[in-house]
Amino acid sequence: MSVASRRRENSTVRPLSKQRLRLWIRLLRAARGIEGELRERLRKQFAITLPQFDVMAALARNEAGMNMTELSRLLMVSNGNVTGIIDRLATDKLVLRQAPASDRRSYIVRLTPKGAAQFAIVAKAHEGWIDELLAGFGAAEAEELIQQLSGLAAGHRGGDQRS
Amino acid sequence: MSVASRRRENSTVRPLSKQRLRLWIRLLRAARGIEGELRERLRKQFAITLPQFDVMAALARNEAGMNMTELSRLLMVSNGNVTGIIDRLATDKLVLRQAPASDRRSYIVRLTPKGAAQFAIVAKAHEGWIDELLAGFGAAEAEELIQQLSGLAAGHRGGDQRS
DNA sequence: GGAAAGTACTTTAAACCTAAAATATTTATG
DNA sequence: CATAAATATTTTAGGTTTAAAGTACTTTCC
Repeated sequence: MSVASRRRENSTVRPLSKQRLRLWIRLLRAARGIEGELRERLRKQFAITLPQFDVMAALARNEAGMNMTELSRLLMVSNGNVTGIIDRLATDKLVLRQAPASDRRSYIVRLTPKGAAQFAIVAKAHEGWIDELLAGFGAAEAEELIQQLSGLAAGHRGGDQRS
Repeated sequence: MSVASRRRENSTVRPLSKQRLRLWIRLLRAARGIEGELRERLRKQFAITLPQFDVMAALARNEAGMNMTELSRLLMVSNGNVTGIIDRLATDKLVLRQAPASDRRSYIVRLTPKGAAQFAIVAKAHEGWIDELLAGFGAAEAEELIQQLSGLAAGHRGGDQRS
């Protein structure tokens, strides 16, 4: 069987791998565009960085607090990275470190009341921005896409790089 | 009319804005996961960073070369950022800077023959990785998603921050 | 021609980010 | 108990990233 006729068997003129490559470029550009827009608005309107907002959002959702490893895994950033972000938030009294009695290697990071109050305000604006920036997606489209994205390369990012 | 019955009229129990927020989180996590995976493979198998690969990919596609502003806009990264990436690629003799006669403010960046040859090898592997990481998307799904993502917040990122 | 505005790029400072090595602590195992 | 392995975090070094300021050059407009 010739290459040409084998090609003709499936209906894709463009190879699927090229199509997926295009999709990846678009996905990356979309994420970067939205991230950049959010970053700029957070900075100008609330004088906060995007990574700091991300950490506060994670902590707001987990009122009991989180340790550093949980944070790095959830946010898909490297372990050592979280240290600096928490340092800066702690300097601004937006988060605090609590030592649990059981394990002296780790500690729990929580939002302070000041941090929680400030986050509530920023989060409201943030949700509105996302609503605006993703206005092209209706409820059904959004749900479908969420499902597709969930089963992607389940990120083995974050956490310790050693294994 | 009660709130409950109004709720029942459209089919979304969850407000659309919350749905879009969830979509954004998923989109970001997917992009970060794939990016992290690519970064790691590029580093381990080809000793190159992801941003350097991105720049080389842009240059490989534009054989006539690109100037710094075009690069920063295409890659959606800030203007000053590209300088350092090009510096390192130039140190490794993978790209070269060419001064056009017309405008002495700018210059054209091109792949060197060495850079083009090296990129061809890496790009082949890269396409395979994307094919693997986006295996969940078939041809129709990919095409549909590309269309949806195209009409998003058309990134006004990159380029000069002044206006 | 010459000032003013715009454009292209670099530099700087601060934050971010990763990977790897280091430190401290806890758990598992003989 | 003692040692080894695992876990949680920090530190370090190097690259990335942004925003803003700075330099150099070009265009516009009088």
